[in-house]
Amino acid sequence: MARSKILPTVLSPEALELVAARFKLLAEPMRLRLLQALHDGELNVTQLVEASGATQANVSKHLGLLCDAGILSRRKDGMHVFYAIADRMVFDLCSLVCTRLQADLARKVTHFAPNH
Amino acid sequence: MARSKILPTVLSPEALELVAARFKLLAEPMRLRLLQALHDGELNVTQLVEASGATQANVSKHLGLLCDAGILSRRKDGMHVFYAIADRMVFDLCSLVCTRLQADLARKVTHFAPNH
DNA sequence: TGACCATATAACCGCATAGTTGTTCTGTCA
DNA sequence: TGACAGAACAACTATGCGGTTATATGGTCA
Repeated sequence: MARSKILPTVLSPEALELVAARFKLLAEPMRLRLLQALHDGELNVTQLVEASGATQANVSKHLGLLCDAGILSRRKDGMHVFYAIADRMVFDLCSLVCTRLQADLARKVTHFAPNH
Repeated sequence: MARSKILPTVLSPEALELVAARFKLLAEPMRLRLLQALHDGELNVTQLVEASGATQANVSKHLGLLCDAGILSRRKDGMHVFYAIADRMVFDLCSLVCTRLQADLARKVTHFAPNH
């Protein structure tokens, strides 16, 4: 309502820092693996260690980062801590990227067999 | 059509590396600034240096990375090199993240004045 | 040709961070 | 209570990468 300028939907450097930080969380294969493992429902740390193939300490650290960012939620149950996706928008982001990468690869493949 | 398994749309570790690499490109405020500057049309390197406030060498390096990834396109015109957005999907990604961050912040703000 | 501008590249520095190892903390069970 | 399992944390190492400085490349004009 009180926008002095209309079109310039330009983000401040500070805002860009926040956006970049969000992307940075998704810029790690191991974290993507954990998110993927949690796609269909919550898992505890031990299960995530098995699913990811990483060490317990490493998994725990990644989970902490994702939790702090609000991407994951944590639930304690006895000796176990269960993590779940708290912001399923991450899957939208991954799908967008994935679809584009597939398209790019498909286009490159055709360059090897253009006239057949 | 020839999918042996239906639900397990699980990406291989190699695929996750590619996805992560894509996110990593967007995980840098300076690169986001360059992309933002190019939102409304192509610019040459000198203009991008002015718009971003970074050094020429730094801008050139970031532009090279974005270009190699296919996010930007390059066009030479005499002494100048013009860059343009080649994959506007990056703006979809940024919008998604940005909207979510705004929502999170708005929710936090209400916690400071819950009953007024 | 030589001077100059625009861009790219190379070499280097410093920091952020992923991963490891070892330890701590907490809860469960005997 | 003691022993043990699950999870988090601390300290450390190594590596990737953003930024800078200096230099090279290539195009334009006189």
